Amino acid sequence: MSNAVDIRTLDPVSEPLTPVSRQERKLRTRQALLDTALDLLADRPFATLSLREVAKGAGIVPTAFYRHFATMEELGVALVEETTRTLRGMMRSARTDPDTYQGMISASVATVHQFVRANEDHFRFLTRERYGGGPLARAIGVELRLFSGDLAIDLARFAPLRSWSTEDLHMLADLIVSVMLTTIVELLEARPADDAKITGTAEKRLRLVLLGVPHWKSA
Amino acid sequence: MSNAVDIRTLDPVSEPLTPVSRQERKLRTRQALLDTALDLLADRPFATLSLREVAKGAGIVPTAFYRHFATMEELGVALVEETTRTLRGMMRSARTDPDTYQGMISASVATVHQFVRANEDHFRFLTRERYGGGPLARAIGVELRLFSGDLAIDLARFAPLRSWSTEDLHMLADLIVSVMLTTIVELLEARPADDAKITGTAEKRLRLVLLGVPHWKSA
DNA sequence: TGTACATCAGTGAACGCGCGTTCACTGATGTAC
DNA sequence: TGTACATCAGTGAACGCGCGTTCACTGATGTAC
Repeated sequence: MSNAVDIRTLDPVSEPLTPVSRQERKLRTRQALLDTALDLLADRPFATLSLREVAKGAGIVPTAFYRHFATMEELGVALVEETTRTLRGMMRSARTDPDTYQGMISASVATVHQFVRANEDHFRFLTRERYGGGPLARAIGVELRLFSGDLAIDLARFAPLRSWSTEDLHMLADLIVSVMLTTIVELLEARPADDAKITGTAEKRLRLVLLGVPHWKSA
Repeated sequence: MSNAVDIRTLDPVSEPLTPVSRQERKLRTRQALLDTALDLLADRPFATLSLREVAKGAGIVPTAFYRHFATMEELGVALVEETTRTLRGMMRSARTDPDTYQGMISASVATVHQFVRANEDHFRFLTRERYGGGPLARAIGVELRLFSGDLAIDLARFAPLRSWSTEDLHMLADLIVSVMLTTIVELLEARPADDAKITGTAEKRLRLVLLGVPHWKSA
């Protein structure tokens, strides 16, 4: 939980020389609003958040909220942007190309595992609102489709998949994304003690899917 | 949208002879509350429903709500029960055993398709609240695990899966459930005109998964 | 069959509360000269 | 560098509204005799 405070009061040594521009302080308050919202979203859907409680958590008066966002929905969109940045970071991180399927699988699952545990609130928000209906669900859906499209392109580079049609590659990419999303939800619902079991199952699922690849004949 | 009305006014021919018992009228009002809630849930999460609007939609005064449920959450639980009944109906319906994988796959996908289109509000509720957090998500999670467990038992009867460990069977069942859930969400988000495309992709995904089965070696 | 009483689904007034939004404001930061 | 003015993030009072919940009630249905 991050409350907005006078930074110079908190950190009187390094800050007072550069007294923080008005612009910078505004950005910090904005971030405090986003952080507070994400905190509150740990166990409730976005639609139940009130402007007043988010403002309170960020340490500003309700009416000051409007200096940053015109509506709560606008804040929600900003939250989608922030969290999908994490998602894209994960994608980039996973794009190392080990030679073997097994290496690729366990590396990808490990990356997902690591990113989920390091950014639980981001992934909780994404998976929760993905199916929640409304404009946020649509925005997240768009992002996931981009994600899946990128994955399809990456997959096309693998030898056994060179001959696959674009459509089939997308089918495979969606299937993999679907397995990964299931894994993410399982991680978020479990205690970290069960992580090994969950990632193990995730690897098995991917292994099974990729086992079918050499035998695939479209339609 | 179903408003509670005096049944005898609506249907003066068949009803007045059996003037409907108090118990029966209570059940109808209860059902009107559930129907109203499901209607309102078309585009919003359950947590945003108010007791007052549900009561209003059912044609009763807010305070009469308490004659049927102690809290909105209790109504939510009843809704989970109602909708998972549909889910179990689908499971039963899908349990015809064609001989071939292909027959099994297209029959299952067709069943899912048919049930989703015939009960869109039930499936929308289930997929939406599954990831919404809170007690409803947990209740739905339990139900889905039962579902997956039943599927694992069914799968164990197939010759190529006789030798599989229980754990691997559950892994496969979860994977299939995950593909089906993805398909359900796609159907709910699409216009019915795109149904053929979606079910086609769903069949491909299942076909790919099952292609791997004969080549599976655990861990 | 008729009467007297019990049950209970639904009513309607009232409550205190948190909500989003408006408005005029304050005072520190930023800018022009 | 110093002064006068502009900007604008944050304040605080006020509003009308829908909310969940309480309470005493009504009157049709059900039951005992």
